[in-house]
Amino acid sequence: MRDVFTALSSPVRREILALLRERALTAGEIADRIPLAKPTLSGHFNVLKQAGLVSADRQGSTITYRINTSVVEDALAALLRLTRRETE
Amino acid sequence: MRDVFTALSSPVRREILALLRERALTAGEIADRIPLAKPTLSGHFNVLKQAGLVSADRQGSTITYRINTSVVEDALAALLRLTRRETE
DNA sequence: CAGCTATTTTGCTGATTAGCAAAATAACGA
DNA sequence: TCGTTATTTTGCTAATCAGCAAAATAGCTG
Repeated sequence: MRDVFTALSSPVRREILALLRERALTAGEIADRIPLAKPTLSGHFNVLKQAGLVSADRQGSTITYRINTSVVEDALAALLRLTRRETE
Repeated sequence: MRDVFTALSSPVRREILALLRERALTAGEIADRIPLAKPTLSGHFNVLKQAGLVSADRQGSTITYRINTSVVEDALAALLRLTRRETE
């Protein structure tokens, strides 16, 4: 499982997550909204998937991605611990 | 100002922040706790400083680093927005 | 100023990353 | 099976990054 923070460090990947926050989208719909080649985006999808930040499911020839909110919340909790002085 | 998430993506830098959460430390004290060469750590301090995550001040020949909690909280708020559907 | 301590900057190498075009894979319908 | 659409994988290049040793800088003390 790739590090969640590494996955979040890319502006492109945060943009993908921001789009998915509104609703689940297919790879093609995401490609319509972000001006990068599809193979490039596909690589980003892989990073997000490995980090557990999104899940993918195929319907026929299209693949729909959705954000995995609980993993974002875990990252959030880790950051929150950096602001508090008590034991983790 | 370097991206906060890029700065947070390194485990070494998150470890530095975790140490600084307890109390402000000099560069040497951090080097005593993390098994990396001082020049390597100095590079990490620079990244954290550029991201605004820590501030440094020199007392004589020693430099003390302290965590800038408010910037960590800004990153936290950005992550929080990824989990909520309403407008930012 | 000379020597000492704390820390950074420089310069290098090897590893990782982001981007793309081209090729491959998967599913569908005629 | 052939062609079309959706998407990924492969293979490449240029750029960035992490680590270190050596050199440079900053401040202190005698």
